[in-house]
Amino acid sequence: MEKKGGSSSSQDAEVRKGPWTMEEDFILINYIANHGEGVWNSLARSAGLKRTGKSCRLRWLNYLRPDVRRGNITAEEQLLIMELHARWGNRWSKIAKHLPGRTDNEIKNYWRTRIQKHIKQAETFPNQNNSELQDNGSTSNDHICEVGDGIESYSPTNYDGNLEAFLDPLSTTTTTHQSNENFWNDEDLWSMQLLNND
DNA sequence: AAGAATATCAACCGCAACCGG
DNA sequence: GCCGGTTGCGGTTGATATTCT
Repeated sequence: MEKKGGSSSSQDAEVRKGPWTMEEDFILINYIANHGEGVWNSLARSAGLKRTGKSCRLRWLNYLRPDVRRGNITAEEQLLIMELHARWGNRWSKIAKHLPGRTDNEIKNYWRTRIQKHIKQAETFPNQNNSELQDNGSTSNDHICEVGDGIESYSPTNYDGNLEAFLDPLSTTTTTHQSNENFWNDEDLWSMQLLNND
């Protein structure tokens, strides 16, 4: 287990925290390029970084790794996140495995800041759904289009409407939507629509 | 233009599982 | 089986950016 810096040895005092500098990033990238990932604690020491191995690992996995995808979550990804969250709950790392290039941290943040917010709103104002939707529908064609692009008429090239199959091998034989008690309720669907109005 | 409020996201923390000795 | 070190995960925090008034 990790020991907290309760002791005040000279070594502990040298451990850096907080945002990574460009120089630190450079050192870490270079070191991993030359030596591979290995054991993080010794990697941090060998590379000369005054960081914990844990911090190095996190920085590498969430930010520096070459295959990390930056930028906005797409409608396709959003749909997947919501579907997988409905199925697995807060199993962020598990969800992230189905979104190549996305990290569990990123998905977790996305969920908390964007999706959860709307779901809470829907819970707080359950009757707001229809009226607001209707308002949007009746006053703004743009909104209709966006909703359609994101959810209603969304059709990625390799997605034929069968999400189970789209997701993959894992789930082709498993539960149907109807039988899954975690599946979408009205509030979820409402939130999805709200999200795509953003 | 400025200050307040809110949103976003990188990084930290604590815990549990895993692994080798 | 026990112990210490390491890794991975999910929750939370705090700094920064953006939007609102």
